Amino acid sequence: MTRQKKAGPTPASPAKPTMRDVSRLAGVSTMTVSRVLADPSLVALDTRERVMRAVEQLGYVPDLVAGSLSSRRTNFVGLILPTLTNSNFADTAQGLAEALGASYQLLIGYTLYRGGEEERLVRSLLARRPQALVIAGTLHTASTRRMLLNADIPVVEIWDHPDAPLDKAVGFSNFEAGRAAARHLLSLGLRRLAAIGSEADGDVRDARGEARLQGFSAALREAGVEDGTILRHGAAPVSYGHGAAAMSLLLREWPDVEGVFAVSDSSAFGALMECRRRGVEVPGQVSIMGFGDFEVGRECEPAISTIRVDAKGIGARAGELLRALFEGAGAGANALDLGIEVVPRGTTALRVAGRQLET
Amino acid sequence: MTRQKKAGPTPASPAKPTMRDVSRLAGVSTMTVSRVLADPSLVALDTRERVMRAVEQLGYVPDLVAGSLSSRRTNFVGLILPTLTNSNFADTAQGLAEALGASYQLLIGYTLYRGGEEERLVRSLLARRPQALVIAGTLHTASTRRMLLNADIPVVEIWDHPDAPLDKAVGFSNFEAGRAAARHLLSLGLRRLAAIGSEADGDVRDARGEARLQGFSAALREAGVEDGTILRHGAAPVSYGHGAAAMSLLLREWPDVEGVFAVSDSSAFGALMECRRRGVEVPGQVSIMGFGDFEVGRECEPAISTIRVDAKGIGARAGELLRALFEGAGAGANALDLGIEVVPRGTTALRVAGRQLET
DNA sequence: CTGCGTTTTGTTATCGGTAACATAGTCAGG
DNA sequence: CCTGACTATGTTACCGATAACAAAACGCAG
Repeated sequence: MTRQKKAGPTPASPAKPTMRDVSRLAGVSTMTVSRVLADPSLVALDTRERVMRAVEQLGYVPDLVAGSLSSRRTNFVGLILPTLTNSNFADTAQGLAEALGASYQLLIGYTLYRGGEEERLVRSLLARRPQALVIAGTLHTASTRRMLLNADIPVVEIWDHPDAPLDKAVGFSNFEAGRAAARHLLSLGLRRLAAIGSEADGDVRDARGEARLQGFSAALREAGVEDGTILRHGAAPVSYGHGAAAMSLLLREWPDVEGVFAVSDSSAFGALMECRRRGVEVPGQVSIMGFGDFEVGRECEPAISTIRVDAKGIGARAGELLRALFEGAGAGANALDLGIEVVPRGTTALRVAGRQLET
Repeated sequence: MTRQKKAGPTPASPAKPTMRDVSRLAGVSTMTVSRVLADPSLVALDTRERVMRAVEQLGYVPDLVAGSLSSRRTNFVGLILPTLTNSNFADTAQGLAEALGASYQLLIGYTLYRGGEEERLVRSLLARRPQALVIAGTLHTASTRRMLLNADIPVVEIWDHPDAPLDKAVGFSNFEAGRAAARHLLSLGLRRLAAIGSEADGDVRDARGEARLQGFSAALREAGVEDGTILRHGAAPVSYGHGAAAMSLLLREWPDVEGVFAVSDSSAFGALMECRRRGVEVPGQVSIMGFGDFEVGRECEPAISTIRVDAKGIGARAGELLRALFEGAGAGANALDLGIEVVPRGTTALRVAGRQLET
């Protein structure tokens, strides 16, 4: 039952039917078949039915490769993300796919946080002639920028809020997110504060996580708080295990830390569990703040205070923006800031148990 | 700075360069350019350099749409999954992408567990003329099966272990996974057992989760244990919140349940957190068993006992299989069973605290 | 210097559709 | 019964690459 790639003298399977075959069977020209499939209202009812019967009978599936070449519309949209193994980015992808609708096909590429990978991905996606490109991040090599500008298609930078977008942008300020996290911890009266993130490792770096750390630092400086630590541990992507390891290090170095901001809810969750294993009370002894509003942080106990960003919304808005552009809509704002929201939950709850009320 | 789609009388941007332009600039034929890009060793060194210079100078990016049509190789591989917002499936996608390598582009489609969606997706992916299709699940409509067989490309069914694979299969038996979960709980001496999963809701159903529930039931029957409940709650996909809600219902109906199997680690985690909120001790009062070996279950406290399946491995093996087929390798096994593994962790730890030692 | 196998490059004919324009029919109004 | 505005369908010419075959240039033994 194995199919052979190259059949012998007698072709094993009849060649896949083309529009030509359909047109012959229906007794019409290929253009008529094309019309029936693209816009049936252009074709008389009985002809249309004859064509559809032929399509059915042959099991004809149109060849969009040929169609795209001819019409110069591929209906592809390229999407470049650091990784899909992160619920936030997966949400963005899903949001984008849904907003674009069934007629567009997403071409997804992963950089795995490697800077050099972006250029390769852009080149390889552009070769598929997508009608737009959506890219997480705003850091591009000169040659990447050149390719993007030359491509003459809309480019949407997401998950960030660049001062000077290449073209369009949908996201938020990661710097402000880190700043807001620090302020929230400060507002609770906490002063011995730390942040945990990842370190740059050769080509691998999480620019957005780093921006959040910078924002965190800035807020401490603004508040005149000297007592802060930024712990950069391990390489991106950070996840549960990363948070646990970092928290473990942090507690060893600085046992009386009062508040911790993790650049991602995954990390925050790992940190929380590490505290639990060590008998460190949260929020009793240490308050924890995450980022991203991942489901795990909402559902765990205590629930993790976080900075909410609308991951799915970023994809959805980018998709809507593109659809508008495809339909010829004009400019509109170039950079859309979806903002952030501080979501206080259990891990930074006010400490009413006497022992911790004074600070 | 907005680019216009249709330029006015004078074209705003010079038309994107084609291979023709490169060939003229380099003073060679298009075939030579094509060769330089496809297999440089076929072209003399100085010619090659001249061509490369022209490519650089024009910023030429080859058009794979045209190339695919001509060569009849798209280097696309279609992938159909219920959702990407599930770390297991995201892992599978990543494993597949990595195994296929940079020269193949994945075309991902989501069914969101809707049965009818599969047919639409298969049709729309086949229209892109992929060189192979990878599909989660083994349930297909008659017309889907026909399209798949007609397509004359390898088809790999994953995440299951069908008796009669359509073509190739890489996965494991979900029935056995449920069975193993029940047996593990039974081996701890527990008898009042329950399983939580999702219910079919119109077109939306999780066939693999259901198979695990069936396996669970079967094991109880085999062991002669009457005291079992299968709770089907909510619609797929199940997640943290689902587990919490189901556990809540379960505890209300059956307060003295001793062991719970959740069809997914996400659910199991939600159930665990719900127990924590209610002061129900795990594993003291209730043991919990999940499925999938998600990172959240490994890192939480207590860690969740689970049935491990190698999600990334499924993608990787499917990718390797396809690469072998593309390179003309022959048959090989049609169905690959990657098996399952019971991973006992904290949520089913032996209960040494006197009060629970007898059962 | 000739001949023959290699190496290097070019020519021609598609691949399977769609855009743009051309051409029959159809029908209402005069 | 003719004309003009539609409606329905067909013809022709690509879209931008590559496969397959052809031919020219080169190198070296004899």
